[in-house]
Amino acid sequence: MVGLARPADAALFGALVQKIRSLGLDRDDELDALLGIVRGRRHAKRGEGIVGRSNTFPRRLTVLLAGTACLYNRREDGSRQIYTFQYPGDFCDLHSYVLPEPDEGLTVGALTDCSTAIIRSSELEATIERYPKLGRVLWCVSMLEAGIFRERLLMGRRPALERVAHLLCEQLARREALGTCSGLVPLTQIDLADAAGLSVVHINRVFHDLRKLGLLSETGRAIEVVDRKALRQVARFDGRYLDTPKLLSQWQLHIDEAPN
Amino acid sequence: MVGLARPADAALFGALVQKIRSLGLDRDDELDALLGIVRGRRHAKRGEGIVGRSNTFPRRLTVLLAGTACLYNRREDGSRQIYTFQYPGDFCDLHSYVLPEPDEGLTVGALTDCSTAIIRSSELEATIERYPKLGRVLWCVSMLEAGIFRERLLMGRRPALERVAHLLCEQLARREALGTCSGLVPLTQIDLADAAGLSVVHINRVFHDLRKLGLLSETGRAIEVVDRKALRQVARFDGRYLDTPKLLSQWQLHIDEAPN
DNA sequence: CGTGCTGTTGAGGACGATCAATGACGGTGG
DNA sequence: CCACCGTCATTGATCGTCCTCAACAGCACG
Repeated sequence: MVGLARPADAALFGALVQKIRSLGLDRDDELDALLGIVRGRRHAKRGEGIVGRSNTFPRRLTVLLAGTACLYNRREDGSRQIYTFQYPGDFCDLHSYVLPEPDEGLTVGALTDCSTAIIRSSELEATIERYPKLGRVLWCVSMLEAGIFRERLLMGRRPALERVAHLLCEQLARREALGTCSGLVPLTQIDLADAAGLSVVHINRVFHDLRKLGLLSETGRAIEVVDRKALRQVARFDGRYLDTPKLLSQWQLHIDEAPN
Repeated sequence: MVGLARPADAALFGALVQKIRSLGLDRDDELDALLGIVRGRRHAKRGEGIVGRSNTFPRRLTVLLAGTACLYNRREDGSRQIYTFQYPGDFCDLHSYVLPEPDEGLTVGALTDCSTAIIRSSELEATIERYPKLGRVLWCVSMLEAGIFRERLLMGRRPALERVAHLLCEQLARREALGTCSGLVPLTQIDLADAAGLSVVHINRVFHDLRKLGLLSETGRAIEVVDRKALRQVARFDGRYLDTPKLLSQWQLHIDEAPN
């Protein structure tokens, strides 16, 4: 078993393992091969950047092991557009991994204290060559991320209440997929404003309403969802776009099938 | 030479060849291998759907050979959110190619009469296995598309005039990359409204202003940009996110380099 | 020569931004 | 232990952008 062989890793890599497994890369040798090349552990304090100059060679892939981060861009006026939040097991800079000239402005920042690790591209490439399925899984992961972007665009015209509710539902769903079942969302209103494309002031008014509706906790600064079902209704949330499709093996099954 | 060997294909596959070449897949044998598996030619009239049920097997990839299409989703209220426009050489459904369970609502529609072709996944997989670089190129193309989504999100908070100007700049830039140098944008105001997330009425007012500013042609219904430079200034357009990065070969060069 | 789609214009209203000020909390250092 | 500070949260007032509704004009199509 993967986790048992290296007990120290079990807690640290737990999310990564779970994520990769859910994507269909579930053979132990494949998993071990991937975990085996996860090397330099790093830490980033809240507010710091995570990925570093992404167009420097040799290239690498960064994995978030603990904490919450976000992928964002700064606007000319200094404001921040957050594209997506990142949780343990997520690849921080997969979006630029295959691009020869990654977007300079695109940044990954730590929203809480974070712990990361890196995978050197030379080793990753070698591993992919040996386990081609790994390459497909990574491609697949990056397409799921693109799906998140599209979903955000789709929400763009909804009223603020629904948009925020939807954003919260997404965070809950993604954290549930990692085994985190509490209703706590480890973000600030500021983060949500920058992700939803709303002013902080207005986010706060939306929060006021969400609390009055009994969807969010009334106590403390932490954001805590207390009625998920109702929240999902308000947001009309359909989490299928997040679906870590249980079986990538479908792939291998159907590829060499039939005509036209 | 690729094009010369099959003169009939030269015009039809021109855009596809150009696009693939610009991505670094420039060896003739690789190109020929790809073109060799482009099979069933189809046509779609303006308003029709292009991709068909995307989760049916055997899977395939659709290439747009001529015309203009768009990737969109319908909202509950029937309105349409256009994520991106597609031009000759674009892969219509690459976004769902690697996903086991593609989003059902995600649709590709013909905005003008279109001509398409398909590549069967079985053949594509075999070709990729023989020319792994092709796999990387396709992954790369799908990441560029994700970059377009992010750019759209980034524009989300800009005033309507800039947003529309930016959208127009993007279309011009993408068409220039295909060798189309006219300022004509083959879209309707309705299409732009659905892409920009604005009401048709307001798009029209923005057009009124853009024309008054001397950026768009005053005559006829067609959308024609007459002052690109000024439009780019208004939009503060930086097309780097579209960059078909000239050399994917950088990749092979740097992968097996160095330490850490 | 209608019929339908696209484009155009006006009027009123709503949602969310901005500006401004204050409150609450946690951490740090005296 | 308390004073201080910075960050985040909260609330009020005003304003602007953009939406909606509605009507009509132009053009292309059969």
